[in-house]
Amino acid sequence: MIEERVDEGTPAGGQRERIVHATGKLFRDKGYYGASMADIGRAVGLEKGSLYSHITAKHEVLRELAERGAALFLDGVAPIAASGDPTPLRLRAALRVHLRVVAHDSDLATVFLQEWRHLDEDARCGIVRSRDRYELLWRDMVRDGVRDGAFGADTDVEAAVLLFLSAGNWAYQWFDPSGTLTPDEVADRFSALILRGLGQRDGDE
Amino acid sequence: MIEERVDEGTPAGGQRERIVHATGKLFRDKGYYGASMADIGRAVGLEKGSLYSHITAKHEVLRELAERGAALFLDGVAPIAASGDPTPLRLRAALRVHLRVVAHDSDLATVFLQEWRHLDEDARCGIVRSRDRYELLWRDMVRDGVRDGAFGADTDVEAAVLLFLSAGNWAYQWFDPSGTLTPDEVADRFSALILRGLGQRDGDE
DNA sequence: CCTACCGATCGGTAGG
DNA sequence: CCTACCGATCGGTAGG
Repeated sequence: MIEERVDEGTPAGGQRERIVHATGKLFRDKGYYGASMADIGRAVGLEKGSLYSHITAKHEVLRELAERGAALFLDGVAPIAASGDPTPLRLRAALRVHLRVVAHDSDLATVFLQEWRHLDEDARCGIVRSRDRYELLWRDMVRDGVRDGAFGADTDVEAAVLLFLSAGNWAYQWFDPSGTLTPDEVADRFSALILRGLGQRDGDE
Repeated sequence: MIEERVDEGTPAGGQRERIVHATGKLFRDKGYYGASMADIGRAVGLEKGSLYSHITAKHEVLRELAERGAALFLDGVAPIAASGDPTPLRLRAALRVHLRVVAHDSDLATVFLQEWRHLDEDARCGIVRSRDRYELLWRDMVRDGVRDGAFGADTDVEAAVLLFLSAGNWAYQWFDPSGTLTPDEVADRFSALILRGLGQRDGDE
């Protein structure tokens, strides 16, 4: 779906890809309404009118970027969730993948987490569905952990899921790829804390 | 600072307050660039030109809203941090206050957490300083917990602070004031998980 | 892919 | 507080 293809009338797919990529960075840095078509053109060395040989509308690029972001998170975590590994290992690996996306594809992550609200009704519903499916992957993992005894029977599943996702999602606001900590290191520190909180029973089991 | 005052030349302070309040809601719902002066005027029943009898510029209202949001968090948590209560209790109380602001003043919280990036250089620096001071309140509390023995000596202070703040900040994206859980209940569930993770030593002490 | 342009809207001001 | 307006810019299109 993201692979290159050459349509009649449109130049080589590479140029379109350059435009979409530059647009993602601008949406991340200035927001959807803050980034103008003129800005996007400038970023790729074209006049704004020329962009419409490659894209159909500004909001279509937003939709495409949001869907790509959703796919990165979903396709990254789904195989981990489905693997037979022990639940705490799966959760740790999932948080690693999540933070890698936030760190290395911060433009797509930001559009998926932030700018999606500027989508029109239809596209927004699609993104919401993706978010729900993604959240379900996490919830099922935590539930598995309760069922297989890794976590206490009194575990607050909802709070745990929200804590994992909050830690992962908020990172787009502060994570610095040029900082001292790698995404994996950050993920492991969060995981250690949360898993330690989950692993301890309350004494009634 | 937020109390009503009547300046010469400006009509009763109540009208200005109505405008600022409505603007906060619009910035939260549509973003700074997504909300136009015409939108704001419509929300308070004025023509957009009339708004300038009460405000000087759109970006000045953004600055004011961001500063009000910062004050809510800082003034709410500072006395808790300074109280002599046991560290875990202070952290739990602080997270309650944080989530109350997110829940009951979601417009100010969203502007402070989200829309501040559209501020001009000067104002943005002021907000960054507020964020730093706020983060320091939390860091000092966690450090206190390590020093007084409530948390293990091997505690990952940075990760713990970020986990508290991530849980609190991300809530503006999902918390539903009309939902079943109150802000305090959400805060307590998060606190229980995180504090349990912090309270457990690693066996080398 | 550019030039030139479309109607609409932007934040903000003047003048009353 | 409104009317009328400012220059600038918006997303997008036509025509070549």
